[in-house]
Amino acid sequence: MIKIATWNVNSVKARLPNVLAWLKDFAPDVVLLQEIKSVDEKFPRIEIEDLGYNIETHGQKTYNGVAILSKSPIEDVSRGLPGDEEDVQARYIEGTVFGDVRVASIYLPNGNPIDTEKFTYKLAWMDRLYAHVQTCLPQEECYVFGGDYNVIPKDDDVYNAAAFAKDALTQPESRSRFQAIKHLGLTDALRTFNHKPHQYSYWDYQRGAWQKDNGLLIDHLLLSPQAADRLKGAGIDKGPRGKEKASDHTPVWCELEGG
DNA sequence: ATGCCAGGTAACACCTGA
Repeated sequence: MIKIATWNVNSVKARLPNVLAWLKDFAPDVVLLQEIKSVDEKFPRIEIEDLGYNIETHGQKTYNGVAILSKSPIEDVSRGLPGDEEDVQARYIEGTVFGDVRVASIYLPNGNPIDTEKFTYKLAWMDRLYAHVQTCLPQEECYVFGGDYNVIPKDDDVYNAAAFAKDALTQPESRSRFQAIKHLGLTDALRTFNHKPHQYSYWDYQRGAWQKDNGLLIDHLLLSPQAADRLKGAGIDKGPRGKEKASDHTPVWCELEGG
């Protein structure tokens, strides 16, 4: 069994004790990290390697940054999402783990406020992701596209949809693109096992959002048919969000047969 | 309408996040 998790850690250096404790506790085989907020040279490799992980990063100073951790070697790594050579934001890395599982760590742009170029950038980035997934699927490989999609797929995936009516995370343009990517043939791992509304992966630091369970579901694991055929379980590990010095996101995980 | 919290950078204030 291969346990794969995605986690937006909101700075890997600020979160290092939490990350190490969770890796020991939860013992995932593969982890897709987002918002490491670190250049490659300053990623805390030693501490994580000591727990038995191989590491590949696509870092950036101050903002963004993604990484893959795996107990197996990580092969054929590619950094950046194809389609815009001018894009300097580190939001995408993919590689092969456990011989035949292709994983991608995705940090999709937030896009707020919606009347600015930030929203335009988000939509263009989603169009590029769509095009990339389209090129991946005909290879008929086991693919896991995981990460912080910054999309609330349904009104049931947020504590108060009305409060997010003008938010980039719920706009029809964002949701339709997320749906279109799924409709290429991907399976939402969590929703294969859990159809309950109001399951969250993010809680704002402000206004006591965690204590009041005022959350959002924006971290998703989307599986190719070959991965979905091996899917044995999925869930949200809310443990890390309740700890001291927590990230505002908590890990979402799935388990694939094999390895 | 704004700050509420948190992290990073740089410098003791401002940007970004969702």
